Amino acid sequence: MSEADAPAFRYTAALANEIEKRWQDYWSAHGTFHAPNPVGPLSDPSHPRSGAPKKFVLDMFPYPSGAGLHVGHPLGFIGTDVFARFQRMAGHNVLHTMGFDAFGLPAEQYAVQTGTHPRVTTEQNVERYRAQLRMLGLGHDERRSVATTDVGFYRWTQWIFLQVFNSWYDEAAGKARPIAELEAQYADGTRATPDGRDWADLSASDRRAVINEHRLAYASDAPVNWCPGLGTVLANEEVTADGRSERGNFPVFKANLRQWMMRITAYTDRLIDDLDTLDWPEPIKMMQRNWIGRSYGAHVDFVSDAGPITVFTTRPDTLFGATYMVLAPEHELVDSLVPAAWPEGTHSVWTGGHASPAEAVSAYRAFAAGKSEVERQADAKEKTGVFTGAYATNPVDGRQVPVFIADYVLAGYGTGAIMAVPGQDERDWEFAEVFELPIIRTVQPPAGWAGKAYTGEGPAVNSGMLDGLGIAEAKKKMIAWLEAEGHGSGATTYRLRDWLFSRQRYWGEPFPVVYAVTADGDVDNQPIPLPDSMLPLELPEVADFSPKTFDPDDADTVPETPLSRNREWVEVELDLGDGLKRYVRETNTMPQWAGSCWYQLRYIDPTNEQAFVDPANEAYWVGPYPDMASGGTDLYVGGVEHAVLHLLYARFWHKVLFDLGHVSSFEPYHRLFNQGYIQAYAYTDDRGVYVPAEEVTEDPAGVYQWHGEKVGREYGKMGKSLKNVVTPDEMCEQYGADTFRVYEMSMGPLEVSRPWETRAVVGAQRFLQRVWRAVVAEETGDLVVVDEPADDATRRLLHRTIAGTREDMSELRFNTAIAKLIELTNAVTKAGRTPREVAEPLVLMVAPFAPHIAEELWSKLGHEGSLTYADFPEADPALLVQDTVTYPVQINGKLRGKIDIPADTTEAAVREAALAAVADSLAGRAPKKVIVIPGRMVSVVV
RNA sequence: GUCGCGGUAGCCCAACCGGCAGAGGCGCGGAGCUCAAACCUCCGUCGUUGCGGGUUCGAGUCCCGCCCGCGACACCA
Repeated sequence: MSEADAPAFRYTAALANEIEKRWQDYWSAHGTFHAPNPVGPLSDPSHPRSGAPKKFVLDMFPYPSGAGLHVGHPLGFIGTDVFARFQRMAGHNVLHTMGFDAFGLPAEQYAVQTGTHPRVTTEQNVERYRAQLRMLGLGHDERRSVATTDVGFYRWTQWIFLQVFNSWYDEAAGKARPIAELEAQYADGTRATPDGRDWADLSASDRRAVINEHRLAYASDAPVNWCPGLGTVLANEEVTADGRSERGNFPVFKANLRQWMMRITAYTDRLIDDLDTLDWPEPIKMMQRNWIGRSYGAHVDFVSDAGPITVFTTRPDTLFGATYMVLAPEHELVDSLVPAAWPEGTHSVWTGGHASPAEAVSAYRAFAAGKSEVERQADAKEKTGVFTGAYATNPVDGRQVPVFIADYVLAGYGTGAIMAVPGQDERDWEFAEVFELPIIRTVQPPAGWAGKAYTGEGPAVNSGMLDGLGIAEAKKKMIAWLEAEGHGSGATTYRLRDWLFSRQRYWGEPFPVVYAVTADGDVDNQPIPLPDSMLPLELPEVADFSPKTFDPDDADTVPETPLSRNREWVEVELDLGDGLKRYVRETNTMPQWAGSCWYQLRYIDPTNEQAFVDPANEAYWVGPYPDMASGGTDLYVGGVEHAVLHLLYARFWHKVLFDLGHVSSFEPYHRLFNQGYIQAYAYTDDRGVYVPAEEVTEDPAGVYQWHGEKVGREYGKMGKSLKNVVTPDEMCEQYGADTFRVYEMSMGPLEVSRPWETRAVVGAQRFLQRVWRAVVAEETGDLVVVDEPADDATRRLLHRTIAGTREDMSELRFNTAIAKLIELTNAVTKAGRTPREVAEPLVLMVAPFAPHIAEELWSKLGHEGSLTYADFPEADPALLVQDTVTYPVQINGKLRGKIDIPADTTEAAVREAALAAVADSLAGRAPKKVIVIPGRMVSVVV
């Protein structure tokens, strides 16, 4: 577009850029978006919103990646900015800022690639992000911006870790309590020590061992997810269903390693139940419920020669149909169950052709262990297993049932053992068919049931005392019987496991933990917390910060922590209250999720040196309110990909902090909103090579061409390798930030993913140009607004627009709000003159979307300073009611006429007028029925 | 396979509690402005609401069955 001969004051990209730069400078010079705290250095009683009702608007903070932003990234950021700006104008004190999730694998991998220290690259990337965000005109309180890598920030991450470490979960009280209260219970004898000795008789190390068993953060030897290709262990949530790392897609192996865990399982019920207090999208709540996986049922003991085998079942009502048992191949009782020889007459399909049970079991274990996760799942349909040679007793009727091992039973869920009820379980049925095991139906299927296992509702049959009962009553009765007879008890199990919290990486928070070194140089493996006074424990410089990675497929490797390479840092002499002694430091670091578990709390009080957040500031910004019992942020916008990672971990930490009295809210994020993604087309030539998307043209026949060559189109992500990246920088340069913002907000609802289309951006620019021209003469730059009143129709449209826009804004329906503003602008444009009573509210309503042009027009309209805290227009209810209504008149559902009639006409009169209007169509037929929907329509039935 | 979300004009999307299928944008066509064009303004264009059935005076909207797309989970006892 040539701008050379454009009028001097046309709203072109060049003018937009000049205005935008000027107002961004103004905002930062005036601290326009500073939100006042109730107390502390960030309080400001003179602020126009000091003490006003608050809104805490939060974005999921980004990794400052080296690649910078493309147009998809800021979608949510712009959405929250629009919302925040609207809420400021609507009278709220709005906290909105942006921090950086700068620890973790991506930042480190980028640093490794470029050979520079992660701190250097991280800080560069953060600066670049800040500049890009500023260019978009986001109204952030920059005083509150933090990066998780700031020493002043991670000092408090470490402090919170110590709070978690120094607490235990009191099941009786249903909450976490300080560990000192547990020690007191041991000391005064209210709680017995595990081996019955007196607390006073235990050594310091033994006491530590007893206490450490209860801590909410603990180190344990357990099977963990070891990823040689990344050189670190991973949490369950970071491993995909097919056993690979979510990041990098490397194979993950189970390995027994000593690692840090977080006792998130103590919070399973609260993490599920408190979802009901949250205003979150239902799919996200469901994903969390599924991930935690609570099931109600019973533990039942089946007696065997090797002792009782405890199974978990959700269907204790079907116990009479349990015809065999299955243990996971790695179940601990398997070895002691296996007899020396097959019992007399053992069915040949049960033995797998092996001469003895021991051989069969070890062969099957080798077979199962040799399968990858992918193969195991692919084979899920075909049941495999082998008889152990042992039998156990079904407690309800004393029947002897064979015990099998099979890989369809998972060691990690329930007790790793099941009672198999083929009549009511599809998997058990399949297994029973393969091994020719008996099948007893204990729930009567409906008449004509042709299927195999029946899992639906029905009366119990073949079940003695349960016969005739429905499933729920039968369960209840069976559990009562099991408990009375001592064969089992009601039980709840969960799929969720404790959270693996340590990583073998350099770029993460060091654990504020040491281990005692004994006189002869041995290291005691009981962790000892550092006192708060020794925080922060800073990351040391190491010569080589690269992770030690391995052949991705080599399971026989062990992780090496980069911090262990700096012996001077690792080996220390400290006085922890009993004189100067030798210790070694923990060399694992925390996972990326640590900082994001609580960063929003630091936004509230970023400069506080005494506490991670002042209670008064916490209570004001995220405390419980009558309409928000959980407390938490008022809005949290981010992608759906964190449904069971960040959002689960952060809720857990927040609840610990709540239990310990450090925060007054029991949930961190009250309202959650998932924004969609901006996607893009990519084009490949006939070799399958990507060609630059911006150079592709579409001919009238709908064929895509690149330099005359026919190319194929695909739809998906925006990325460098796909050659379809569009950056906000380009858009700001070609159209201006305001146009870019309006375009992104008008493309569709915030939660919907949509394709990027650069050529459509011009629509947003035309809209802003019309707004501009409605106020300013393009040739002279003079104000063209007139001080005469608006005509009635325009005034009514204005007030309908105000009412509609207000409603849309609070529901985050920005696309329809913009449509209404465009409609109003088009009406003003058509009228050819702009009364001030329309211009001013229009500018104010446009402001959240296009703040720079709005500020500029607001000052041209004669106002001093920024419109940030100007009142958002209010509609006059009197102007919203129509004085005449157009009723469509239908005959048998078909539109046959219309009537215009005063709005206050009685229903009977409307009926009269309607019948008169369609008299021709009726042609004398008598209406059977006439339905008048007041204000809507008339429907005649003949 | 199970669960969730979605399918409206050439494209992106509106349509409250069931009430005239269209708010807005892109594209396309035409006119005005212009020496001419761009810009701008105005006018116009476009439909089996994924398919089939049901409820209703009336269905994009509610119910049942299917098809397609996206996402999550995937032997969870």
